[in-house]
Amino acid sequence: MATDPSGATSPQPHPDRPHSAPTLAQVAERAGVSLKTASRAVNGEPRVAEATRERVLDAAHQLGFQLNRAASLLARGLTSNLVGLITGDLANPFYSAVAKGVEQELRSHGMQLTVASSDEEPARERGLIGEFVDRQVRALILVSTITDHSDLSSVQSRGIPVVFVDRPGVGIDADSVLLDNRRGARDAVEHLLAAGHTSIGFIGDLSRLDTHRERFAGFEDAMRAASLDPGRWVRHDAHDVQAALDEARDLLTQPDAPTALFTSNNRITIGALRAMIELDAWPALVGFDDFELADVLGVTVVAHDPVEMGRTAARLALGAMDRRHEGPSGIVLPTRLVQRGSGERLPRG
Amino acid sequence: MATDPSGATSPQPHPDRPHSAPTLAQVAERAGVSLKTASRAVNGEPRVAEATRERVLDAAHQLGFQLNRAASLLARGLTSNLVGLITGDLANPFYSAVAKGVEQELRSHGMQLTVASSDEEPARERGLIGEFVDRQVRALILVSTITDHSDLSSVQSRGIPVVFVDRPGVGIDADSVLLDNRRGARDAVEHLLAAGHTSIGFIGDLSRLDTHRERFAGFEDAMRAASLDPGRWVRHDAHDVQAALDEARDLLTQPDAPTALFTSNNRITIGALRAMIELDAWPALVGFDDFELADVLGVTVVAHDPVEMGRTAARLALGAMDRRHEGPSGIVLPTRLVQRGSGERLPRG
DNA sequence: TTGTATGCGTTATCAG
DNA sequence: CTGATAACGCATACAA
Repeated sequence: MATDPSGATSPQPHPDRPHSAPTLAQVAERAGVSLKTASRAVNGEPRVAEATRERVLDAAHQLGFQLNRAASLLARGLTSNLVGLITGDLANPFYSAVAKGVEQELRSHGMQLTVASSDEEPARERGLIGEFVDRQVRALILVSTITDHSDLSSVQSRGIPVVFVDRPGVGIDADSVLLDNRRGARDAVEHLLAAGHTSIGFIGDLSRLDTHRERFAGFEDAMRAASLDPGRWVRHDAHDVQAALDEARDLLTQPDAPTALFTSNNRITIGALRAMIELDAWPALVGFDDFELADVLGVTVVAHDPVEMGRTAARLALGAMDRRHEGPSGIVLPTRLVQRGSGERLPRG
Repeated sequence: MATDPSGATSPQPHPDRPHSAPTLAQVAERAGVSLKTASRAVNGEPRVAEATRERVLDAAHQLGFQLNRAASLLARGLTSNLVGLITGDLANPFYSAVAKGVEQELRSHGMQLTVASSDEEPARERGLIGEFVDRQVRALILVSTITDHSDLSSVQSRGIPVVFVDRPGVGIDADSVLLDNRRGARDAVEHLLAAGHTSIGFIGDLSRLDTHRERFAGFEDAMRAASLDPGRWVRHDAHDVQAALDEARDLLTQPDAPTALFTSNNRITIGALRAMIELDAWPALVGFDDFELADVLGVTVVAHDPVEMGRTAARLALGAMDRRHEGPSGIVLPTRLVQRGSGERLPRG
């Protein structure tokens, strides 16, 4: 019956287990209780005598016991307590702010955040999603660069909720938390129009992104409402600071350069700013997204709260993990125009 | 007895298992092979007939099979493939750059990054370390705000390597990747001295942090070498932008205000910058850490590569997870002075 | 090349 | 309140 021929108690579990940690069984034995009782005590379950509990906890402490998460999850039929977040680039302050919000909310609910960067490459994002699913995250939060998410429904049907942040899911029914992009952009342009500008340029991010298209639509709304041609000074697909700088430089050195610029995100605003400094040309400027030092530089922006976006997304994910899908919710967060000078410059300064 | 009135085979495993995923056993049955063979095929092990493998893979695909990580780890005696990173604040660009580097390196080695923020609070950091250990990360990477790490040796003895980034471990023998803080600070101050400044102020972060103390030591080195009193305009413990702003304002409004400032990190530099703008006072300025728009603002800095720091730290962690401790290695990364104007202003502008 | 039996550490069932 | 025993899903001897 006994596995051990000698009388001594020596488990001798696996040949080359890295650091064989003490098990609950050992704790139980030391405390002189059964496995289940030890389990109860360790997990703080109610039906345990106070004395017993203390004895177990003592033994656990002495042995340096630590619950084996994998075994615990397995026994409970769960898989992990990880939530995956994929953004374009963790080093971009917008994304890292979102990540911070997600992490805060998740942690306060006993979940862990694991992150990855897609570098805004759809193929890479797909790969990462696959990896995360393989590793059995409980939920997936995406700032997605993919333009069609219909194949992600297989992820959902695996019981893994998907939450879209900043950019909506396309061809899929899923939770999302977005900004009121169109409205924010319209506000910005109307602000420029109110200052008397009639020639307003637009520099935008990757045109395949919904966020971009919405902001452009807002730009168009405002221009059209003012009976102006929205298509005159428009540049798309400036997807990093350098590209934005190039576009801005080009725009501002035209013979009929616009007197004002609306830039569609923080990277682009910064690129445009660099061009303006380089050329010493100072059109009015309003940028989407706030950024550090924008106040110092006097840049008027369409601000919002990325940390709150992250928190909200995490809340949606947590909700979807429990209650079975009571129809996805799309949350839209507001933006607000923050005037700092650059957006208030007049047409002929 | 049977929960299923019909005679069909229905396992009915757990009452409320979220989404009972197909198991390897089911795959094996469908493919008409044994569990072990299925396991081999799925894991890409060598000893399987090509035809069998295909049959298994087919079945797996049809069932939407997915390996249960928890079970797999448990059976192998492993615990997780997570590496934990704790920094002060994910939203701080320095930390998020480090995180990016860590993530890159980890992912390319099949590991996953999980993150948390300590808010620079030692107690919170301790709590997070405990959580991470509980959740059995394979390694811990810390930008630590704790001043004594001797109790972390229990983490190491559990087989979890600890790697310190940016700030060294105290009272513990562990891997670390640091900057040459003292040297970088000395370079900065010597640069100011070379421009003819004799009254140079210092504004530093939390003085309990080694990083801070080293940078201050570098400041002192340079001042002493120039036979100047280093203690005249020194402010410690400015641990956020606002505090730095306050200290800088105070310093610059003294009757004998210094003609130059050395600020010990990116937050402080930005705070000082704000004070300078507010007061329209323009002492020479050199800051430790580069930051976005520093070039636009013409700020001379002691630059380094935080992404590379992260990568290096991850490499150390990965190394320590394999080879059993061949003595911890302390890596020191260089800094370089980047002149952009603010550090080149002369004593009497 | 394939299959059988057994164990990984925990939790759940259900009877004491 | 406590305890024996059977899962959980997979991987590893060791045979066949």
